[in-house]
Amino acid sequence: MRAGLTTNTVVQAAAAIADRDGLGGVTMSSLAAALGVKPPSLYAHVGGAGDLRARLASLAEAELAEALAPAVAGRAGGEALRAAARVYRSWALTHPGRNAALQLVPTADEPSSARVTELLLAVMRGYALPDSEAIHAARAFRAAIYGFVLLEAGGGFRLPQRAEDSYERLLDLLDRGLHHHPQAQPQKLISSRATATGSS
Amino acid sequence: MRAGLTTNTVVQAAAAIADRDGLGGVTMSSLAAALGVKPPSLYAHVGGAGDLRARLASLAEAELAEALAPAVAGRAGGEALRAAARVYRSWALTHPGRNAALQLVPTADEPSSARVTELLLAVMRGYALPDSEAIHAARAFRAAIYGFVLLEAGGGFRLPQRAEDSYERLLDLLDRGLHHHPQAQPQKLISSRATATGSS
DNA sequence: CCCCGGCAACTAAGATGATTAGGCTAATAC
DNA sequence: GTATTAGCCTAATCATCTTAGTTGCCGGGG
Repeated sequence: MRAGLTTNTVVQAAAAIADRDGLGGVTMSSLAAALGVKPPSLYAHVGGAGDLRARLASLAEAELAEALAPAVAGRAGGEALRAAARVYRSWALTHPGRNAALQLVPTADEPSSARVTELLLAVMRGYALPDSEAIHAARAFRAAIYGFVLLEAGGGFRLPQRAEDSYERLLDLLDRGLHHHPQAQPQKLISSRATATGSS
Repeated sequence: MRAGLTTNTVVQAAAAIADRDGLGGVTMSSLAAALGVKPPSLYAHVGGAGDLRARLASLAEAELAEALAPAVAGRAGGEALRAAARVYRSWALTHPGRNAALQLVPTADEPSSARVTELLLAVMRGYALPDSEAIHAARAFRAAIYGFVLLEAGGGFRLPQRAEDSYERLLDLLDRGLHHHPQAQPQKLISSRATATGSS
């Protein structure tokens, strides 16, 4: 009985399990069962459990980039920052397993990772910072929304305040802080392209 | 041969392994070996692998609170914020396994978790925000430094810029954003005590 | 001083997961 | 139609977690 699997099919199925049962629920056994196949058959498509996790990380990063791109396109400054941040949170909460997979180390130099970095730098361009400061700012932005979503998804917020409200305050805070950056340049409309080739 | 183990000994040993080999390196086997004991003996002290991880999470949260308290004491505003943030990053980078364990769900209502929340709220007190805003701000602060350290420890920063510099910019950014908060009250020196009883 | 109860550690054994080796057969190439 | 590839299988090995039942050290009461 040919099940017609491919590497992509397998990794997609793993992502679905991760979103449903958590990253820990992804085992070669559970994955094989979900695909109607015995565990050893998976080794024809992925290198093993470790390779599977690395591919899951790559898939997650790629899907995140896909989700972020349209949010950033055509927006600038605080509008771009808020749109990107909201899209990220929404994606992460609807795909908790994929979001958790972002913490895994992808196999090699990940092109999607560079893409995400470029998108975040594009957001920072709206704040007219020097290039070097933009990189620090992009890291800060990524860290803040990443940490927030991890805490929220992990049940770290136990006071009654709604996480959604806190998130909007966080975005306001970041926006204010970036606007008041001491090195903000009044006009930098046509900034040179960022030369990022990896994660920020 | 009595090895003289206690629950604390066992969890401490697990934390040491986590810091050295990563959270994944903590298994009942490796832990037993490190303690000079056979795996089944551990069940006299911890309930099993799951219980061990929960206790590891509690230990990490408690040690984090221990580390933060002196940094916050006697400081206010940006000084308190920077001191707390630097202590956290330093602790996390020297104890990567314990830091990773913060993501695990502790057994029950964790008193240390409330303690950390209180310390973060104490930092926010220096910015003279209304109580409700202080909670949002504390969440933002925690999320930002937590996310940053996770990204840094996970190798998420691949551009040549030094992570340490980025961290200082993040702290500047947060400090500026909090100072310019629209609801900042000019004087609120003796604010009522926060009533947090759980994580922020 | 000696006995004894409890507890800490053991051995033995079963379950689940990862992985390798080797065989069988369905799809494809010519 | 045959040969070849490749997808899937069974069988078997190893590591880990866990439970059950056993042994023996250690401290307190006689």
